[in-house]
Amino acid sequence: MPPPVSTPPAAPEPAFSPLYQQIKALMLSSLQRAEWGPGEAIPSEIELAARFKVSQGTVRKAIDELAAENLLVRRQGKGTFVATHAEERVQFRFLRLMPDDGEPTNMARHLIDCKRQRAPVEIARALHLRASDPVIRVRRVLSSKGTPIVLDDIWLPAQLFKGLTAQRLAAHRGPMYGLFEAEFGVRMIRAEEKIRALSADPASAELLAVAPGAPLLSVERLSLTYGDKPVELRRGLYTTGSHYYRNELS
Amino acid sequence: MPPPVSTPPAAPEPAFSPLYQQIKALMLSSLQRAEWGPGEAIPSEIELAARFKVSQGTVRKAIDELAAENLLVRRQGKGTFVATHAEERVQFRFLRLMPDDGEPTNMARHLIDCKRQRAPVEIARALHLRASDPVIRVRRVLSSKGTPIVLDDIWLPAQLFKGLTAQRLAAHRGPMYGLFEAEFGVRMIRAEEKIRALSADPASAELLAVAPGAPLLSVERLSLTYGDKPVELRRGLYTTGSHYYRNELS
DNA sequence: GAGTGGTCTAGACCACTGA
DNA sequence: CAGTGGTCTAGACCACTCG
Repeated sequence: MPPPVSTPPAAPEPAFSPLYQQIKALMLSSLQRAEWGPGEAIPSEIELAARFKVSQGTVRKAIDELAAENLLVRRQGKGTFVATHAEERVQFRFLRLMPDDGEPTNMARHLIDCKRQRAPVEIARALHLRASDPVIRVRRVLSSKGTPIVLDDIWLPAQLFKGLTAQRLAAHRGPMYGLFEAEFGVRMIRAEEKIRALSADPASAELLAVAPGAPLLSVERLSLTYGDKPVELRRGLYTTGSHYYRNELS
Repeated sequence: MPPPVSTPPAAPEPAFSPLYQQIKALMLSSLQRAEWGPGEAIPSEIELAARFKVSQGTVRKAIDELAAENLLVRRQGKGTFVATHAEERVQFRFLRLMPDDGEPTNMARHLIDCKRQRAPVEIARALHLRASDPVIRVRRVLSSKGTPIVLDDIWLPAQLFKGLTAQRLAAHRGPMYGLFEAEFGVRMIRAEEKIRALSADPASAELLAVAPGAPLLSVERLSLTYGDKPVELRRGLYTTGSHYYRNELS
């Protein structure tokens, strides 16, 4: 009965916001503040309804949207959980490279180097850093059945990833985003990719064991966390002789 | 041997289906049977609730899912409408090629040819046709500011597209899927794409005005209609010197 | 103002999980 | 069994569109 939250009346355009959107925003901030950590269960719908002084249906709609955005995962009979990158299910959303035949297989990782340096201008701009802010650059090769398939060139704001070293990377099992989330509290929410075809430069060709000039898929990924803050720029070169990048349009 | 009579074969569970899912299935069949045509308004929620003898909330949930799948479009105050490809909004979902700078621009179309022929085996298999079933093959070039960017090679089941000719294609304004929908009652629902990098063969290179061997993006798209029935196989070759294929991961 | 979709509530009941 | 999410209902009211 009591409409709990109101909007400032002075604005000419009050920008009506439904209650469930306000609840969603509150829950989002709980996620961002890590009040609920990755993999943990959040309070039950009834409990949240009581906390926010709204009906269960209203928090339900807020949770529905957060689940649709892959920030939460509902499990009937068990509860609602904060999504985590340390899960089989989640990795597939970001693993777009598929072998021509057969199931996607975990690829062997080979670290080339991991260095701290100053951000080149284009990198700095993409990551919303000041020019020459410190960044960590990671390069690696992914191989399938002994054949190199992917050459990754990864740029991370050093300030967010203090203490990231080659050892930490090499020692870690599981997806890289899982490491980011568990060790640095940086959770990747969504990403934008720009895909091009280009010819292999000599250095990349050698690392990928292809002829110089061979066609490669260039996948430039900008990963974003809460509030659309960029946290990673990754440029992958894929050989597409025996693999393809899959996409679904709907 | 005739199969055993009247015994449900080892179904593990009766597969509980919520009411709103059943309503959704009924509405889906209304869409498939074109009881409601593209662009038209469907009956109001209250009317549908009465027709199906359920509450408004239940049909609402069914509509919600159909809208989430882009089959319906809700417009507050006006009604709920059958999605159509003859809309600005919809085209952008399938237009993944973006210029490096500036907004996406409508590209000029140049038809190369449109021929009826027998389906090669790989095409037939992808389209779920019998080998050597008749297909219509369309080839065209898309240009931006006078520069060829895309070379499309499109295969359509002739049975579904009776009467499709070069003239019809050339005369048509707007998106090709709009033509399919309006003239042939074939509505594309979703599509799967396989993306690779390859070197331009001499013929394609000439049509795209690039050097033979230049790297090109190969985008193989299988378009599906209701019931995941394949209705189009399209192989596009994109030059990515001034454009890129954009993708969003979430 | 009438008609549409959108929000919110309160309550009942169902399906699933795990102790 | 208790506790969770999932479904369904009926009704009230709000926001938007258009004549």
